[in-house]
Amino acid sequence: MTNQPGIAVSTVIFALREGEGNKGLPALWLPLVRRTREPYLGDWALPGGPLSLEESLADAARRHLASTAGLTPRYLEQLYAFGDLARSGAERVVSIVYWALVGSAEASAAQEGNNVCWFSADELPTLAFDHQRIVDYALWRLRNKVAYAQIAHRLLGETFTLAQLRTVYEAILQRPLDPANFRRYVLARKQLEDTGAVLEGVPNRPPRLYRYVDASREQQPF
Amino acid sequence: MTNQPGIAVSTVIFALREGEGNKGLPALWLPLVRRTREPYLGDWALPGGPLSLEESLADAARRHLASTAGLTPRYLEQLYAFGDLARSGAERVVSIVYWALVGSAEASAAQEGNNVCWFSADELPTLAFDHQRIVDYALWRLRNKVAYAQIAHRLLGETFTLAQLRTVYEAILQRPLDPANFRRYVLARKQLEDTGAVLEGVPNRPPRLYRYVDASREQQPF
DNA sequence: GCAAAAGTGTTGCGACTACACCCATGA
DNA sequence: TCATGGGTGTAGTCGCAACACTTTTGC
Repeated sequence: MTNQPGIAVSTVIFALREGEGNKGLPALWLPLVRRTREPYLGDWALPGGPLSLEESLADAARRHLASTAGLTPRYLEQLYAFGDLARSGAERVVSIVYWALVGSAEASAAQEGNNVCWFSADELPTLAFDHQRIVDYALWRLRNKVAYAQIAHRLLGETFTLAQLRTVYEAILQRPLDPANFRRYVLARKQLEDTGAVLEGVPNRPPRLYRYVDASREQQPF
Repeated sequence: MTNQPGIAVSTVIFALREGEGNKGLPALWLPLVRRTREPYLGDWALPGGPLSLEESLADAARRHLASTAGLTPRYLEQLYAFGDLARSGAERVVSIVYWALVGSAEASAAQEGNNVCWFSADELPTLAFDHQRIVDYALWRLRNKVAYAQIAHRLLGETFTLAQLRTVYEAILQRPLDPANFRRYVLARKQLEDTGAVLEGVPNRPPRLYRYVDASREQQPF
């Protein structure tokens, strides 16, 4: 191992911000950090940093989430390893990128400042390196995965109404969903449990609160 | 980048071998390399090696395919980056693993010997490192992807009959498929073109030969 | 003609879509 | 009682599975 590329771990972190999307829907937001050195000095980049010898890849991702934005992910999955020759300026770096979902309570409590700033996922500033391409891919994966896996609830809290869950789907998929059919769709997946409680303080019929239960195995062996 | 893990690129290479599976079906085979140094000296491992500074990840995978087994992949896709602490013995190595499909003509012409040997995918010897887990994951991905993407034909030649393509599916999915329904299924995908030619020298009605055409975009942006 | 595989027709079921409709609550 | 979203019913469409059936070849 005489002369090898460096290894970095970065993460695309998705959270939901209320009422910022089309027609008052929630929208996807993500935190970026401002670069404090060359190359791309002053540009915005994905949170991340070099992989140290004594931590696993996922641990490195989690550590950077906590240290830069004070976040703990509700969902974390490896996205891709980016290793093109020209992607990182003069020195060669292979970036192993993760993507994460954080809950709504935690996202709204997250610190800004400290060179960290949140942006709407479809109105990003100019990004450093190939990070725009990476975000595009992460968005593509998120939209794909939401269509077949039960992960959207991880952008909410512990309990949620079906209407809240539906607006998450609508924000991610960027199209309206029929409330009646959506209800049947998610309930048929057998991953939601009726808590018995209802949401109070709404000006109409109070909706039931549901909780996610992972009865079945995860799809991937990791 | 003072003290960082090393980077290796390895590949799980799948090919089809005729008449080796259940009931004379083809079966999935893959080439392994015998280790010539510690750790795991003498055990079988996935083809691969360290990533050098002047090649991209996919190029490194392709180079190892060519140099160890003399193969050119018909399909190559990144599988996963494995980076657990204890996976590589004393020194820390992150392996970026690809998986590949090679055509039948090329697979049967591939060199054995030279510390390279082909094995049936479900009767592997004891593998070095975490390579058994990697192969399991690659098999899982292959079986999943065959169910929704048109890639099985890449284990055959340029042209093929629908019956040949069906046996590929059957070998991968390990269950019989209805010939009538399979025909309609793949033709409905609009990715096969009738060459006009038929396969001669069979003891019954000669089947048409088809060719793959990629009318639509790839799913992933890479 | 017969065997065997290629290829076509037909039916039924299950999942999703569209949309009509009823229910429960606050104001 | 009305407006509003929660929640249920129902009919049509589409894709696929099952399987009967016809076609085309070698022997």
